[in-house]
Order: sequence, then structure tokens, then C-alpha cells
Amino acid sequence: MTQPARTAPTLAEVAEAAGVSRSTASRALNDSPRISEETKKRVRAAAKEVNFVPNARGRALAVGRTEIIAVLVTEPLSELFSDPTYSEFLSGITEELSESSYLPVILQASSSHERNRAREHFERRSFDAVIDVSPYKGSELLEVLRELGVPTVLCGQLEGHPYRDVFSTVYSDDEEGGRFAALAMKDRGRKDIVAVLGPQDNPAVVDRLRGYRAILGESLPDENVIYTGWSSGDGYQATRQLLARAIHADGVLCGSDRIATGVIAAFNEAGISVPKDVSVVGFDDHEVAARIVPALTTIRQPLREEGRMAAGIALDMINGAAPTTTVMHMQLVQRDSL
Amino acid sequence: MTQPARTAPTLAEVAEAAGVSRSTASRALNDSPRISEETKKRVRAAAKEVNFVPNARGRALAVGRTEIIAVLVTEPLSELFSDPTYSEFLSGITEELSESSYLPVILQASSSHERNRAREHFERRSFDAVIDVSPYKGSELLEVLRELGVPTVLCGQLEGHPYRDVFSTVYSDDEEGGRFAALAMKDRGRKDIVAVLGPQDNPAVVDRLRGYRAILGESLPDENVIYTGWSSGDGYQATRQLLARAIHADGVLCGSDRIATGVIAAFNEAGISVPKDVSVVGFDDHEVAARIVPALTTIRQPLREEGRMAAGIALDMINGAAPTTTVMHMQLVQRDSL
DNA sequence: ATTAACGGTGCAACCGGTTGTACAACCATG
DNA sequence: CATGGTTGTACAACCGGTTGCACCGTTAAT
Repeated sequence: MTQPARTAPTLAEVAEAAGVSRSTASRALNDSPRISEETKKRVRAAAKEVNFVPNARGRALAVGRTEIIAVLVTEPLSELFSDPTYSEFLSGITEELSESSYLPVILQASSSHERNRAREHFERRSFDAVIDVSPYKGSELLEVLRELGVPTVLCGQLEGHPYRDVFSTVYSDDEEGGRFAALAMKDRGRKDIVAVLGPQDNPAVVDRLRGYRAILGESLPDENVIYTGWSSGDGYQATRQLLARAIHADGVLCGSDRIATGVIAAFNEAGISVPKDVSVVGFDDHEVAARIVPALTTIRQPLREEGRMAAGIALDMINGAAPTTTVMHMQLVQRDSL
Repeated sequence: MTQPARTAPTLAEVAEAAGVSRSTASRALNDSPRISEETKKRVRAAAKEVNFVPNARGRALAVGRTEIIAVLVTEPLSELFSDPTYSEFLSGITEELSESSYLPVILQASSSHERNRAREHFERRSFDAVIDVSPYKGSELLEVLRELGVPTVLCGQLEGHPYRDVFSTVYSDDEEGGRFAALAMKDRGRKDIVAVLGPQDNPAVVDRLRGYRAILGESLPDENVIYTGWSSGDGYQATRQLLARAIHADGVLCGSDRIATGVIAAFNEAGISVPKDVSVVGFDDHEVAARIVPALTTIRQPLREEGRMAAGIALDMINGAAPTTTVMHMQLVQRDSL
């Protein structure tokens, strides 16, 4: 077919082909009201003819934007994406940006090498905005972004971090989610409740527990709170140990749906019926939640909407909007495990 | 501390501060031999003083490069990264680029929306090169890249695809890996061998099987070849079915280490000893391989090196090198399961 | 003393777009 | 017919760097 076009057509060529000046060609292609319909048509035809696409570098220099937004990930990617819920979040971002001309790219910055490169490109202004997916760590980069004044959106709740009025923040209300889960247990009449959470140092875990306690108070003593990992296996192990310790429980609040699947599996194995003997509530509304038996009652975290929101705010900030803080609401999804 | 610097310092300011012209300042910062040591010192000091970092947009326009390399992912990210081995590959890329000034970014292009955005930015020349991680699909984008003449590296073996002499290719020799695994079985004296592979339509699976057969020939009949998924559960299920069908086997060749863990679990459960009664060989040298009991003998695919190689080739192509095809070699890792 | 060679520097053009402003052509109005 | 207001276009400057080339002041060679 066509030979590989090593040299891309420039605006000048389009202008010449259409018999107008560069400036007119530019305005015509950008649909300026100052150009006549007829000229626009001619220029567009010429552009199509030579297969013209405005060069990003020239355009970026002129308009002061690269139209690229970096999604900053400071953990190893495999850690992040082993939880498929995160791709929901990303989908939200791309969904929101799909109507704009902005392109999201993922920037891994887990090693210090990577962070240095990232820092360099931030300083060079390679990106118009940054969405930080896991702002708990990597504060050095945040500091850089702050100094440079790069529009930045933090996803996650940072307790009293120093950037509140410089960066935007989007997060789901984990405490609210915890309250919803605990409330559901209470309404169901469950009294002896155990919580199988994720890692103790995770901020979301802390908040969710606070939510549980806001409802259950003393009826959820420390010895009934188990910290573990996020996986199904962790839930399984934790439940086995519970049973071994002969702790009576008629309700288990889980830190994630994956944990919940493990918990349910362990109960099944022990001949304990869910939800007849014991109620289980998950967290996340992971895709497996609806598929397991019994279908899992869980707390839905609006990750996709969070992504959309983050991207939307990033665009607003690029256009000069002030930083904002947005709290997304959790939702109880009633299924069969309660 | 310092106020957010909304407006970054330009080269002109540095030049003025150092009392030289812009061109001299530029040359000094780029370490041109035409500038005296003394002037360089002065300029560098001035640059440090005002905290100067060359603006990516201006620089990109002048030198014709953005110094950003896109890592193109055409599958959902969660699918790719649920297998942690892939982050090895990415580490290889960043490792190789860390000595250059290039920044790798991940570009997800699984939806058609995303592909359109990506296409647009390719046309605009937002990236200096592209590394396609899963070039089996998304050939439309490859076509665009070909036409634009963007340096592109494909990771994976594409049987007779039409881009061989336009793009570079890097892949591991799966057939060789298959031979190594089968050879190890043979040397161990195993005769009745079963293969539990991944999906039948996966090119790597096809090649690995070809490698097995190159060594085992007729002693690996079709009825002993099982196609399944990549997960531990798949290996477990497949083995259960084997046992149910009372097929005698003294060796199992697995398509992935995760499959192998499931296989071993099923044998253990059935009271069959690995490696006394039956030998198991995995594939990938996944991080769990060394940790399970018995430690898994497996075929190591040099993913990190593949990543480094891909990035290196991308850099070479940016500098005008011709496309190349690189085959990485597999390696047998001897542990206890054989 | 004249000139060639050379190291160091600055002017100006360039990369490829966008945009403020001047200007020409046209129309309607007084 | 002169005037003023539109409308459509082009010139030129600008974004922020890099780079070819001319120029200057030395020093060394003739």
C-alpha cells in the first residue's frame, strides 16, 4: 500500500494545498468563527487529502498543553491490578476522558529510579495533570507536584495531609460503608459479630472498622477483630482459626469480597450454613460477589464513578478550577448471604 | 515554604542571570564542547539558582522527540497483571530506560474508545516509540504505527505476520522451553506423560506443545494433552479429572507454574507423591515456584531480560536502527518436583 | 607585522503550531 | 461619493527550546 510516511505533513503543506496562509488553515481546522464556511471546506478537504494530523509537539508548545494525563501508581502494578476492582477505576478515568482529547497513561513509580524519571518529566511539564491512585506513599513526588503547581487529584483519604488546599481529593466514604454493613447485621438481628479485615495499616481498613464500631460499639470487642491480607485464602485461614478457637459468631463482616469468599468456603466446609447460621457481608462488590453461592451481600464502592470524577476534576483543574474534595457514597447491595 | 511556582523559569531567565545569550546557556547546559568550562559553571549555577528544568514541550519541538515511550497493552490490565510475571517484564523495561532520559508509560487500549485516543496520539507523535506487549490483537493500531513509521517493538511471536520487516520483535523460544521440559522428563525415565496446557488458541501453548512433541513424539498422544486456563484451579480440576478417568501418568508437563501448583495439590490430596510417583514440571519460574513443597522444577522465561531487550531495541530504533528479531532463550530450573 | 588557526560567544533561523492585529474588500448608510 | 462597519484573510510574533553560521579576540606561525 502506501509507503511508511517517514515525514508527516505539516500545516504549511495543508495551507499551500488549500491556497491559504498557515494562520487561516489553522483557524479553519479549529473551526474559528472568523473563517468563511467555504474556506473551511477547502482547508478541511486539503487536510484530509494529505492526511494531516497536527503535530503534538508543535501544538503543545503553542497551546501550553500536552493533552496527556498521568495516572501515577506508586505501588507495584501487579499488586494493584491483582485486585480487578481497580480496573473499574481506570475504566472510569478513560470513560470520562474519552469525550475530551486527553489521553491517560499509567506511570509506575514504585522504585526510586522510576520516581526520579517521573519527577523529571513532571518538572518538564510532560503531563497536564496527575491522578495519584495511591497517595499514601511517595510524598516526595507530591511535594514536587505541589511546587510545580501541576493540577493533581489524589484518590484516597489522607488524614490531615498537608496538601488539602493544593490538590483535589476523591475518595469513597469507608466509614459510611462500615456503618452500612454493620447496620445490616444489626437489622438482621445478629449479635455476635466478628470482623475479618485487611492489613491493619491500611487507611481504608481503619475507617471501615470505625464505621462498624459506630454502630456496634462494645459488641465488637478487639478480640473479635482480625487483621489479615485481602485474599480469599486469608479469609479461609482466619475462619478456620476462629472455628478452632471455638468462638461463637452469627455474623462476619469482611474487609473485601475476596476475603468473604474464603470465609464462606470455610463455613461450608465446617457444615455451618450461610446465611442460616451465620451472616456474611463483604466489601467492594467485586465481580465474583454475585456469582458465588450464596450470592454475597456486600458494600459497593463506586470505583468507576470515582475514576470518572477524578478525571473530570483533573480536566477542571487544567482549566483553572480550584482544588476540591469529593466524597463518594457507599451503597449496600442486598443479596443472599445476610 | 516556597510558593507554588505557577510559572516555570525559562532558558532566557537563566541566560540573563548568567550574563550570556540563550544559545550559550543552552549549549552550556547540554555540555557542548564549544563552551568554556568557566562559562558552563556560571550557567549551571544560574540554572540551579532559579531551579531551571528545560520545558518538555519546547525541547520536544526543537529536538523532535518527546522522550516518552508507550507500552501498549491491548488486553484489560487486570488480565495482564493478575499474572505477576508480567511486572517482571515491565521492570526490565524501566530498568533499561533508567539510564536514558526516556520515560515509559502504559497505554491501555482494550476498548475501541481507548484505541481511538491512542491512535490519535500516535498520529500526533506524542510518543517516540511503542512497545506492544500483546500484539496478537489490535492490528489496526499496528497498521497505524506502520504507516506513521513510529519505531515499534512487538513482544511475542507472530507467526508470519505482515510486519516482520517494519517492526522489531522480541520473544522467548517457547518451543525450546517445551523441549527442555520434555527432555528433563525423558532423562528422569518418565514414560507416561500428560500435558496440562493453557488455552488452545494461545500461540505460546502451541509452541510449547510442539517442543514437547519434538522430544516425546508418539509417546505424547492427543488424548494426553489437556487444554485449560492458566490458574491453579485449572490445574487442580484437570488432575482430578485425570485421576477420575484412571489415566496412569508418571509425569505431568504444565503450561504454567500456577497450573503446576494445582496439579501438585490434587496429587497430594489423592495420596500420590510428587516427585516419587509422578514428576511435575512447570513453566515461567513464577515466584511461587521456589516456595511450594516440593519446590517446582520449571522452565524459566527470561521476562525481565525480554523487557530490557525490548526497551533497548526501541531506543536503537529511535536512533535510526533497522528492525530486528530477537529470540530469548529458555532455561531449565532444577528443583525438587522432578 | 600580517595572517592563519582556533576557542568562545551571540545572532538569527528553525521546529510546528496558535493568535493578536493590521488590512483589504465588500456592503450599507447618510 | 465619502464614511463606517463587517467580514475574511494574511502578516508576524510567540510558545521555549536547539543549532548553523558569522564574528570576535587570542595566540602562534610565517
